[in-house]
Amino acid sequence: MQDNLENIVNHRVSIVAVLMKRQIFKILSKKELKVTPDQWVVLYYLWQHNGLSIGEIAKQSKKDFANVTRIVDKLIKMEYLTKKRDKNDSRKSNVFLQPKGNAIKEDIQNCWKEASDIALKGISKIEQEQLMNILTKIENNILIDLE
Amino acid sequence: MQDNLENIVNHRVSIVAVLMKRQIFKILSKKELKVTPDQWVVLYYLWQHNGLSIGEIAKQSKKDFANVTRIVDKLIKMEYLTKKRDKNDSRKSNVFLQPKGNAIKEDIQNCWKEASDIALKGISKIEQEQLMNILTKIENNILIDLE
DNA sequence: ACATTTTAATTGTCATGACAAATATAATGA
DNA sequence: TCATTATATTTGTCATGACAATTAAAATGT
Repeated sequence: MQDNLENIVNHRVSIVAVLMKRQIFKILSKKELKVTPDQWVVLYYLWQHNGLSIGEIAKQSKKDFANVTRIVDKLIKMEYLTKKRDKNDSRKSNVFLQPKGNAIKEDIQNCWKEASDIALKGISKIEQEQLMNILTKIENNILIDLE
Repeated sequence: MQDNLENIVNHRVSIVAVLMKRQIFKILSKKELKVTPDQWVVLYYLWQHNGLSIGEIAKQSKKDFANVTRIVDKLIKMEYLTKKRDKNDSRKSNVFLQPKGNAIKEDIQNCWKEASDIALKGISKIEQEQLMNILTKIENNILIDLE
């Protein structure tokens, strides 16, 4: 049982995550969007709250500081974002959306929707809620252990 | 609803996958095991069936051919594996476990168990089964779409 | 038998994750 | 105030994923 990889949650979750990512790349290339899923995530938190610092984006997105720095820098180079030192605490960098960053919001949300529709085909609302609830529990378990 | 990232399955699954990976790295460093989770996965399929080809490992593990090549090469350099050209079809490379590759099996399975126990704390057997069933459905949905 | 197509593996490139080390600034304590 | 500590960001390195291009060998069609 336990020595069958297929029955180990961690492995199954990471397989599904990889497949989902692959699937999103497929949708991306079809739509000729030049923004990667991880870049979307950073954009998303800025759509929710423009001007977040690198650290705040990292914490909310559960990404590594270093990686957020690099993703943001790439998005700046692509002219989706800008970055300004915080006036009150010049260690911080606050990140702001550029017009281009706002303009693709809808396209990206459509991608998310398209990907979800495929993944969730034939899965009832009840099952979807079960899935989300269990994932939340797992997420919290790990966050507690990691802190 | 749908524009809240927290409610999008793809995103939630990938967050949980990242957290699980981070957690496994934590266990790894604690135990001073020098083998990464993705290297484990390759080892696993060889424990199940020694002598698989690169392509067979890729298919079973859902990894990219190119990436399996590199993971295997690294494990060869670390003396966990060896690789031999197939006699009947010399395009193929068959991969074989070395003693070192067999020796760490138990250590790695203990890591998997430890990680799962933390992730699944307080989650009932029934919920675990629900999770696995739903993940399987999602996996199949995506596999059908990708092929 | 030979040209074409398919398959298996490899190599290169870019994006990202984990992690360590470095840097700059702020906060704190003697 | 000055030294120490903490915080925010950045940079470097390695492992991996996605994807494209390449190479080598097999299979196929005529």
